[in-house]
Amino acid sequence: MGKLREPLNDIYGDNCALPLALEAMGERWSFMILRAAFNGVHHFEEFQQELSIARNILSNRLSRLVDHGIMAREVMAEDRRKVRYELTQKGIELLPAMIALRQWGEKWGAGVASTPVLVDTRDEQPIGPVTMTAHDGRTLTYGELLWKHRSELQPLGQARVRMAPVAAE
Amino acid sequence: MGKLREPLNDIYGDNCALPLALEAMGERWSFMILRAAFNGVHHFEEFQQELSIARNILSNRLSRLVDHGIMAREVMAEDRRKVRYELTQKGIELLPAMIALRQWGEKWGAGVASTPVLVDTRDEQPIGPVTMTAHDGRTLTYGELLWKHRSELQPLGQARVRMAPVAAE
DNA sequence: CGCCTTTGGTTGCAATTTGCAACCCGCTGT
DNA sequence: ACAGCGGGTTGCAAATTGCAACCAAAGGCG
Repeated sequence: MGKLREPLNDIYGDNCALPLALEAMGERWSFMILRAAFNGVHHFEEFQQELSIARNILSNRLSRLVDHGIMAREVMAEDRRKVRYELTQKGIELLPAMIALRQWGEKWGAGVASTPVLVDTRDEQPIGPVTMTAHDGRTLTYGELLWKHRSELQPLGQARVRMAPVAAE
Repeated sequence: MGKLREPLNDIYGDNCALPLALEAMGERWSFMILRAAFNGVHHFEEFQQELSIARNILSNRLSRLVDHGIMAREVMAEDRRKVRYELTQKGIELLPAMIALRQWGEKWGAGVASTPVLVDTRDEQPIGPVTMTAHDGRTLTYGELLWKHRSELQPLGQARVRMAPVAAE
């Protein structure tokens, strides 16, 4: 493979984790494959039909996702022709990013109603927006945020605030 | 331009907003440009130096972002050589998606510490993880979620729950 | 066992995109 | 008038994408 398209994390490496994430997911199809996977798609032909993606590209992308540890590839025992692609924990944790993107698309695209919908098991109501939270769990709006250089961070004041159960998995 | 790379939303259109979002942001550089913009970068040369991106590509990407209403392009009055690129509200609202991606990269990349850091103006502490919330504002974990087809949604029960101040802007 | 089918890929090739470098052009400052 | 800056465009080579055809290891079956 090439050196023309130099990996983003080679360029920006230690400065920011975004390029690193993009190296794995920053392609047109990666999120679509992820979405299909979340929707219960597990096999090559299923992905191919769901997404109308070229077979060689699909092959390439699945390999890449596997290489990045986002999906796991397993040859099935009972029928060794079949290969099962499954999201790993690392892949599952891309859900907030994917949903955030989807919600943004819903809000700003001309009234697209995505299906299927993610609902709360408690009451089967659709979930709310993906939000940014403070270290104590409060939901933060853009206006309450500030960029700080890593060097000028406040040391965490003595346990004035207790860490909220800030779930992620 | 071509018909080889058919727009994702042409294919999946009304089914899901994700392809629509990806049509605008699903390229290697888009999120990097967005990141720079959030970091206060406004001018062509600044982007170019920050990102080490080829000038023609940068030009193309900025145009695309402007076309999609994510950034606004304004020729500056006091020096008509200069052009100022600014995030629109639509662009600003990509922040949760970008942060989610970055946090994912931080968690799963080999200990990359992103700079600058987004902090809560209240106490200048770094923000917590981007989370999915229920319609009532509760933070949801992956295990509390379920995919439902749009047709089998529960009608919202009589005001048993009050809508939480589910901030977004 | 031979032969067909399914599954998950490769391969060959043309069209498109990316990236580097050089060039361009309308301001501004002097 | 003229050098230099800001923000691009252009030409070309290398890489990626996509279509369509081909391939091959299992399984099914008469």
